[in-house]
Amino acid sequence: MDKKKISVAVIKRLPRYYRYLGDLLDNGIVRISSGELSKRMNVTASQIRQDLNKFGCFGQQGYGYNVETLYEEIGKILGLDKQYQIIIIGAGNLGQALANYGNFKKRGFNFVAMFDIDPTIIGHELHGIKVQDISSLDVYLSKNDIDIAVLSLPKQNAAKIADVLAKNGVKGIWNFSHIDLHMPADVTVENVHLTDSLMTLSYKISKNRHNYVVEDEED
Amino acid sequence: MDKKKISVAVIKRLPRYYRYLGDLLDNGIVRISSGELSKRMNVTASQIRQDLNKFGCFGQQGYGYNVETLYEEIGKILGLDKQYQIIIIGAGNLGQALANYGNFKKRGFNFVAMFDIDPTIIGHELHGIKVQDISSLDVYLSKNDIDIAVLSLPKQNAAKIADVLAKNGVKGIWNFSHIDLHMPADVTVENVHLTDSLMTLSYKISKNRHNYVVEDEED
DNA sequence: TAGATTGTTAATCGATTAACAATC
DNA sequence: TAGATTGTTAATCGATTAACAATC
Repeated sequence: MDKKKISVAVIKRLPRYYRYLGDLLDNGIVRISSGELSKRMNVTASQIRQDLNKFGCFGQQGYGYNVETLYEEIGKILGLDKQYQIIIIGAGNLGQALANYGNFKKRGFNFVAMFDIDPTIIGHELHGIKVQDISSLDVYLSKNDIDIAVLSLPKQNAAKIADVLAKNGVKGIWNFSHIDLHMPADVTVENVHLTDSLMTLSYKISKNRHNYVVEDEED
Repeated sequence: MDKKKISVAVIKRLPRYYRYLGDLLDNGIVRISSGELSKRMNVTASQIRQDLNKFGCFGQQGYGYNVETLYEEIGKILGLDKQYQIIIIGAGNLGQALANYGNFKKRGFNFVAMFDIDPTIIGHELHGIKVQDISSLDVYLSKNDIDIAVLSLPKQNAAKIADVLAKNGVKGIWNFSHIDLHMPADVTVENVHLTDSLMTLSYKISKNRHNYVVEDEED
């Protein structure tokens, strides 16, 4: 199989293309050129064409790109044509926020179970999902085919739980715990380190007190 | 003033250095060399030294870096020596999760008010913070000195609210709404697009179905 | 002093941008 | 056909890595 190397930078831009194309589609716009899209997104047309051509030839000379086709193609590249079964480890506010976010379900991300350590919420339903005892996690995983696990629990327990997930065939971990997980190659980790994000913001706010500047960024 | 240009890539690595140094400090480790730190963090020693030297000479030849000093210096660079007054716009699960996250308060991020549009929660206290009517936002901002606003509200209302924030002197916006905000240069936006993050994860999980590979990443 | 390790310059690598032939 | 715009190669730019003199 002839695999092309795709950089992380390119992958991270795909959801943004997807969002802009979705907006165009909602506004009934049928075709778009890389030049016009570049103006709207504030990136270079060259970058758009280079990025897209990593995955295929979706455009047509003299015409541009069909919005609907390109939207669907990027959706397929992102794996949005598939359904994902997701469990949430840690039923606190953050876990609940994710379980309750309707847009995920629309895109094929199905939150099917929550787990927690707190006996006062175990057995209760939160946003239509029953909270189960964390100690029953491995039994649950052996009986259910789970693709993704959300780690929205204190970092002290994250590594141990991640090992249980990996051993039971979970493919992806959406990690909100403030810790670096070391997983086998067949388990993918996507980190959302909110603390890091807030620190980056405070850096940028306080940059005028320093002797250096920050470059602009669109992300 | 002689301002050095710092790339976004460098800035985004600083919180991770800060975290590892904090862990070393907790473990009573007094000094660390770039070589030893590079092994633990899985980055090159050269990158660590290059990154740090953008901000100053914190090390000593033949010795390495004093963990406590370096930890404090990076904290200062990140602006963690300052206090920040933060308000939350949108008191849903996500807003509550952030208001309730104790580690932010420890670092000088003080959540002082929440705003929402929902009359059934306005006037109530959530996690010790009173929820106020969103229509009173500009009056509140004129009376209080707010540094950062969290946008954890539906994207339909985000741009309008962001304008109110900018007009009233808010310096930073921590944007969880799935929209690109176009702000004046003196307002800094830090985006947390959870949908994009989840799509990146689904891309990586489904990569084996594609004819391309993803490079490894430590972040 | 000898060994270790930084700070920094130079080399390499990769990503972005520019240019343009191909073609719709 | 003429004009527009892609796909793709070449040029540029910036970030990462390597190397080493300075020095603790």
